[in-house]
Amino acid sequence: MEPVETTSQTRDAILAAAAELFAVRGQAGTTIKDIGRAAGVNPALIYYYFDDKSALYDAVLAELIGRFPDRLIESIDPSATPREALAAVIRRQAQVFIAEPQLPRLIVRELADHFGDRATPLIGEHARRLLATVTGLIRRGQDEGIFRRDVEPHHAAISCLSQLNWYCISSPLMRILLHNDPSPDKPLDVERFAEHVISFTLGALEAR
Amino acid sequence: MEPVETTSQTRDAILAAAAELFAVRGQAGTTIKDIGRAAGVNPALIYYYFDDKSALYDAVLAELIGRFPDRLIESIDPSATPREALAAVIRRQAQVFIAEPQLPRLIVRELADHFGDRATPLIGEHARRLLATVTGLIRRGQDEGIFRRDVEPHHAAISCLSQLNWYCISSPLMRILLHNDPSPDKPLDVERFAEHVISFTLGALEAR
DNA sequence: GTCTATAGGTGGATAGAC
DNA sequence: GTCTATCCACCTATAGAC
Repeated sequence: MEPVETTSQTRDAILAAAAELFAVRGQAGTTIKDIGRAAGVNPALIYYYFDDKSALYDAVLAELIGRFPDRLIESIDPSATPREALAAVIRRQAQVFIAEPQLPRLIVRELADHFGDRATPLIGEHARRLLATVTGLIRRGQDEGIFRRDVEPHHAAISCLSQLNWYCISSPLMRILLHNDPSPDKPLDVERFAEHVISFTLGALEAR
Repeated sequence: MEPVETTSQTRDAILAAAAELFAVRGQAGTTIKDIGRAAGVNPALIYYYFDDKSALYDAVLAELIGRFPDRLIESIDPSATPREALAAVIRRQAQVFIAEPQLPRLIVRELADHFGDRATPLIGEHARRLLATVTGLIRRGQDEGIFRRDVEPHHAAISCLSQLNWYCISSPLMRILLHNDPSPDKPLDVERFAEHVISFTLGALEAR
């Protein structure tokens, strides 16, 4: 009875396997055959669902990174105070990173890949809205007198969002430092670090 | 009269070109021919100076990333207060990133590449010392009563070091956000952001 | 130390059967 | 929609002349 089958198990399997491999090895370091093997599908089949490797990569980005800023922005209750709203954004950031562990790596790879030349229009537009939203929250807090006025809102927004991302990216190093043990048997507590980021950020921002 | 010619202009040119290309396109995305062309040397000559592409990559990491933590640690005056020492580390971080613009990208690529499995012994050992040093500074400030005691020193060290790195990596996005202009005609002011990081971090840390 | 030539392998992508 | 077979471009690495 479905009018058009818009989703496909095979397509989803390809996307999931590609996201994992692109995150771990990068776009250039991942082969079509790798993706086919990881997805359990014939490599040639990938070209039935996607134009080429580059289009598959773009689809992965659109699927994961594209939605990321919106998920953070959605976490904000319009009636919340700036303090509460910032905490909500950071907690949501942690939730998303826990649910999609490859996301932080995809984000930094994309930033590193499209550094100088052309920042992807996709990620550029979304990230811009996210940063603008967080900047707006900080500015509102300054207007209401609860945040100190001698911090530049754009800079503070970067400081706010950078910490969790960096923590998740550098988790192998953190494991060595925190547990004295590089093996992943004891996973990092992302939610606990998120609470640290909240108190650290609000501590830096609040007027005294 | 030199006993052994330990340096070589050609070798240095290869290393410099490789560092630039590895940072911009990643290891897998960079070919030996690219490096040869950028360095102005015959591609086959690269195999005279380095065993293979992987060894060249390791040499680039050792040259740039390996020295990075030491350069930050060296910036600390033993007689400085924890506040002064933290500020010195962050300022040095900015200086190094300005002098070696490809360094932030190399660092995040290396982190992303060796995520789960084997963190490079090289970068692992050095990064560990850097993080341990910064953690020690924060702990000393807490002991002296100038830093609040309800922050976890390891977490605070991550927060401290992550901000500038993230800023330099995401500078294309920052340009869009700050200047409303993705073109690199107006470069980012890394030193100004470093001063923000210092006041943000010390604001978060100081006891009240 | 530097170059030419090339071997040997792999990856992206397509044609076409089923 | 899925699979087999394969083409072609390109890349790493080496052999060997100079």
